[in-house]
Amino acid sequence: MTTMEKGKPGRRGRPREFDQERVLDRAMTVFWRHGYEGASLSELQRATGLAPPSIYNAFGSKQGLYEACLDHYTEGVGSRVTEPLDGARADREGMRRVLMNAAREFSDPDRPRGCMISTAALSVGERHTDVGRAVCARRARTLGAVEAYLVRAQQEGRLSAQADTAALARHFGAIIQGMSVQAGDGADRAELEAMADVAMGAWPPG
Amino acid sequence: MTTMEKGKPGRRGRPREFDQERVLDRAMTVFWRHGYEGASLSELQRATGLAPPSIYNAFGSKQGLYEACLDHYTEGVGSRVTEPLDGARADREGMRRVLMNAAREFSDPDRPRGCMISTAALSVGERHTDVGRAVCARRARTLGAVEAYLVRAQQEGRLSAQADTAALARHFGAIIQGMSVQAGDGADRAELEAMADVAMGAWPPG
DNA sequence: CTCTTTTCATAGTGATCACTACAGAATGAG
DNA sequence: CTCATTCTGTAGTGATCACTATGAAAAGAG
Repeated sequence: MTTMEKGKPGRRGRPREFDQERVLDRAMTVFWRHGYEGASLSELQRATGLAPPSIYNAFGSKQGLYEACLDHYTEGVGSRVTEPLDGARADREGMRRVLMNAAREFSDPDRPRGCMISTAALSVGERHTDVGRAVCARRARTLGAVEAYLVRAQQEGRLSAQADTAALARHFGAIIQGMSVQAGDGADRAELEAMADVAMGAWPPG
Repeated sequence: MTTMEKGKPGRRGRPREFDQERVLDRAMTVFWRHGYEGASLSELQRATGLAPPSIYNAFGSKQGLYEACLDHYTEGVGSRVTEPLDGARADREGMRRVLMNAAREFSDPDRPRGCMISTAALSVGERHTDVGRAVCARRARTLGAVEAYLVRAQQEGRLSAQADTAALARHFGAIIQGMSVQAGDGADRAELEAMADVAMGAWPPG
């Protein structure tokens, strides 16, 4: 413990030679396409251009890198899907826009198909149960955001007071998860949008 | 090529010492819980009580055992879910019963949660893309069965002729897939049933 | 009995897994 | 400058992966 005047982000030592955002984007794509267990460290090396020590110095472990990629995904694709939930008014149209956003994002030809979180780490090996819990927690957070939106719609008088907001939230969550599965299986944007339109029929009348 | 009088199931050689059904049941449970990649051969050995040579002699490979387990699942749990699709009349109530069956089966406390096929092998490693395709094909078959049921309902006049049966089938497929995800995340039977009830609101009126 | 066939048990195979020891290189602190 | 610190590249670590070589055991055929 020598003198360490400031707690500032002391730029001591050799500086990093890689762009963290770029690395996260490449690694995210690998995890997105192959899942946590299916993504090998050697493939992550190839994709990021980083040698193992750099990865471990920056992210601690494969799981650390994975969780950083989950955050990166949430901030990017995830926010583009759920953005209507932050709108001024909570109503049927906002919910519909969320589903349409998902249809668009999950079928983007420039990225892996489906959602990186909705259908990730559903069944992992015995040694990686904590990874499953981490992804589960993120799904729960999204489900909570949807339900909060529905409660808000109810309070604003745009959703029937009799509606079961928890069940409705689970329903729309299921649609998003199902769209993720089917996008991965090859469904295109138009098919996902048509499904989303059908799903909106579950929004209670009135 | 010596004399081989009959092509009958010649019971020549040392007989098997294990019960194939029992082995399939145990292996299925392991794959169901941990997925294809997450299930290690050593765990499958422990669960089935079989040594590697017995497994490979009987099923050829890990993938061969996996696909045998998928068939075993389809014949058991799967058929208990989709059984109403074979009913004499195709209508709203039949579709509802499928969802309710799924809610019950996916939350059975005596088995792994969720569906072994609906949400399996969605993102696998580079070396196992054929496993992903095999599971995808089974999901496509189920989706086709649902759509055929809806077409039948339409022909029988119990579903509006204007209804988009393909989109409706995708919708109910998504509900089943979403129930599988959420069951795995801890949703109980009552929650899944409530979600299914909401989803039935997407069945076109008339 | 012998011969062939099939299954079973032991004990491994090379390959790949996630991860790290080590030393050199690049910076700031003093 | 020297020292401490942080990062990078090389070259591995033991562990586990799916899988198999080998030979004995257990059955039918002749």
